[in-house]
Amino acid sequence: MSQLDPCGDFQCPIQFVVDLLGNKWSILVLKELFGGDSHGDSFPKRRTHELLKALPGISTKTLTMRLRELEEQGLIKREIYPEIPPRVEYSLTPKGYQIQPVMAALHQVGSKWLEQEPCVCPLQEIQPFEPIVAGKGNGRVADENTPNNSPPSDDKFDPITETREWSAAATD
Amino acid sequence: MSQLDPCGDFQCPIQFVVDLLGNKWSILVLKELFGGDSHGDSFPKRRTHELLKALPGISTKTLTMRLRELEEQGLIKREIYPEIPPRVEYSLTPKGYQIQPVMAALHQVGSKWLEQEPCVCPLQEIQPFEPIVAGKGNGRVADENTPNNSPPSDDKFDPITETREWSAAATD
DNA sequence: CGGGATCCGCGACGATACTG
DNA sequence: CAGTATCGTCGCGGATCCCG
Repeated sequence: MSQLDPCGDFQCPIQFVVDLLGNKWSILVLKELFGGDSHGDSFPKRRTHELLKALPGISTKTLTMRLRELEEQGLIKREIYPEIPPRVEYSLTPKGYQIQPVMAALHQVGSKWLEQEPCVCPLQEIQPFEPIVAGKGNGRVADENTPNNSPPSDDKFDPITETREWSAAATD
Repeated sequence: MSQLDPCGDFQCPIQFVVDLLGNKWSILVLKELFGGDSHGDSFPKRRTHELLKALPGISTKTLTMRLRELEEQGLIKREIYPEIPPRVEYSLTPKGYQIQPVMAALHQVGSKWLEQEPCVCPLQEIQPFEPIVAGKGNGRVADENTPNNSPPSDDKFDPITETREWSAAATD
């Protein structure tokens, strides 16, 4: 049991978040707001066109929709500068910043999985490569018969190296 | 730089995970496999119809698709029992278990947000956004300095040490 | 000129019916 | 009971047009 919503809307916290940010772009948009590529600095305000080029594949329509949703949920702030070349800047709110642990966890797992990626590059059949991070040269994912199907202790969870280093995908 | 993919497929770890699990149901399916409601025990094997009723709104088609994807990605294991009433059980693999930190973070944030939820129930008292920023600035992510941007002063971030307590989503 | 709203087409998903 | 096939709906990308 977690929280009893007086409205009778019992819900799993995870489901709640997924319901809010589980669509195709919300997390990525927030990620950019966490420091997409200017991770050398604090949390940046991003302009619309910046987000558009930082998120290859997103359309202006969808971007706007996500931005509106996130704003409505209080996760981001939208600032309009009544200048002649219109300028709109988006930034995280304190509430939006609260997903930092999620971002950190995603980054951690993503990094781990990227290492394990077999790399489907046709040019090089690729072998278990273990370049960047030394200490875990797994090189293969769980196949049919994985050695350990039992619960925990597969890997240790690093208390989230937090900070914002997850902007490795500098879109610029 | 983080990971240099020899295929030239540079990618943000977060984007990578979102790309894998960013669809409508993957995370929720995995959540169920983490212990949807039988969190008192270890990670359960779940049968198809269990997942179907544990995930209200999902269709059999989509469930199957997600399950196949997750299996292909090595996150879950599929066991077929050649019995007359067909039985198939799904369970986490070690790799699948690696998203535990993500689940924990989602649960943490979700719980926090659920508390802050104004509760749109007309019968109940509405609680406006309570400024969590009181005085617990324990210097988290952007504590290097706080530039012009007023980095959101989050309340407290618990280092996701918990194991699996997020299974508040009782399947019933 | 940048922000974003509208119309169109595609692909993903839900609901249902059907197969083994 | 598990999974597939079909159809209708909706989210979302793409281009275009409008606003300040």
